[in-house]
Amino acid sequence: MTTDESGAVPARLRNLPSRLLGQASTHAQRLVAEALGGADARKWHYAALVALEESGPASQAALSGRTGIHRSDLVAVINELAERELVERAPDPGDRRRNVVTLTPLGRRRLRKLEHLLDAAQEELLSPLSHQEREQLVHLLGRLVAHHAPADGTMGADGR
Amino acid sequence: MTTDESGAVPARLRNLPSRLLGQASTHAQRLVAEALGGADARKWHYAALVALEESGPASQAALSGRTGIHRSDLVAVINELAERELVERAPDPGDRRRNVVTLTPLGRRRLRKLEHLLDAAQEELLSPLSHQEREQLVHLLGRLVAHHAPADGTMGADGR
DNA sequence: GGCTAACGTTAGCCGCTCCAACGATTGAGT
DNA sequence: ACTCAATCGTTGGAGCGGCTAACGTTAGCC
Repeated sequence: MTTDESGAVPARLRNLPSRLLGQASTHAQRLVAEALGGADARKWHYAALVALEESGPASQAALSGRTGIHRSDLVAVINELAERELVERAPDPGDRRRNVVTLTPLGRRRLRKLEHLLDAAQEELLSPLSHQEREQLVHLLGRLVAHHAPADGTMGADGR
Repeated sequence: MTTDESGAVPARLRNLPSRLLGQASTHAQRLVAEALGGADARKWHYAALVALEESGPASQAALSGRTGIHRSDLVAVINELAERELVERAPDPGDRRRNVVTLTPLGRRRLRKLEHLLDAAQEELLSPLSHQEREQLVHLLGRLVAHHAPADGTMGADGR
C-alpha cells in the first residue's frame, strides 16, 4: 500500500475554480496527447492541419495566427509535418521572405484520422456529462476565454 | 501594429473542449499567479497553508497528500514558507523520519490575506458569468475531475 | 537608397511536473 | 535479535511547454 490516511483534499482547495480548471485541463491534455500520440502526432499537428484545410495554403505567420502556435515553435511543427509528407513547404515566389505551406492529399487523409482520434478523446473526456451539460460547459468556457482573450491580432496566450 | 488579417481561429479548433479547457486554465493560472505574486506567494504556498489550518500540524507526506504537491517539490515550498516564518518545521519526536510542519500565528494571518487575494482573482476569472453560471461551471468541472481522478490515495496528477 | 518592418529560424531561459536515488529511520517477520 | 521491506525527507536531474532575443533575409515606403 501507499499512503492512505485522510488523503482528503480540503474543500476550500477542491472547489477553487482555478484549481478545477487546472486539473480538468491536465486530464484533457493527457487524453488528447495519448490519443494523437497513437498516430505519431501531437496536438499542434492537428491544429496546423485543420488551419490548412480550412483556409488553404498559408504562410507560417498566418498559420501561427490561426492556430495560436508561437512563431518559434511552428518551425518544428512544420518540420515534423513535412518529413511525414503531410505538408509541403516551399518558398513563396511572390514574397521571398515567406514560405507557403500546403496540405498534401496524404495530409488531408491523415487529418481525417486525427479527427476521429481527437473526437474519441473528447468523448472520453466528457463522458460523465450529458449532451446538454457538454454544451453548457463549452458555452461557459467559451465565454470565459472570450472575455480574457486579447481578441485583437496579437494573442499573448497559449492556444492549447 | 502586428499581423492582423483574418486572425480567425477555425471554429473546429475554437470549440474543442480540450482546447477551451487549456486556454481557460492558462488564464486562470496567470490571474492566480499575479494575484498571489503581489504578496510574495505562489499557489502552492496557499495550498499548504490551507491544508495546515484545516487539519492541523502534519508531516510533509501528509501535506503532499492533502495538497497534491509532489513530495520532491514540497521541500522547496516548506523552505520558502519557513524562511518567511509562516510555518515551522521540526523533527517529529515520535517518528524521527518525519518532520512536523506547524502553522505559526503569522502564517495564519498571512493565509487570511492570501484568501482575499485569491478570492479577488477567482472573481476576476469568473467575472463574465452570473452566480448561477459559476455554480454550474464549478459543478461540471467537479464532475469531470472526479471522474478522471484516481480517487485512491495515490494521485498521479497535478493539483493546480 | 536608406530606414523600418515583417518573415523564418535558432538558441536559450523559465516554470512546472515528475522520476530515480540516497541516507536515515521504522516496523514487521521469524 | 537480526534481517528485510517500507516510509520519510531530500537532492539532482530529465522533460516539456511557452516565451523572448537575436540574426540574416527580404519587402515596402518616402
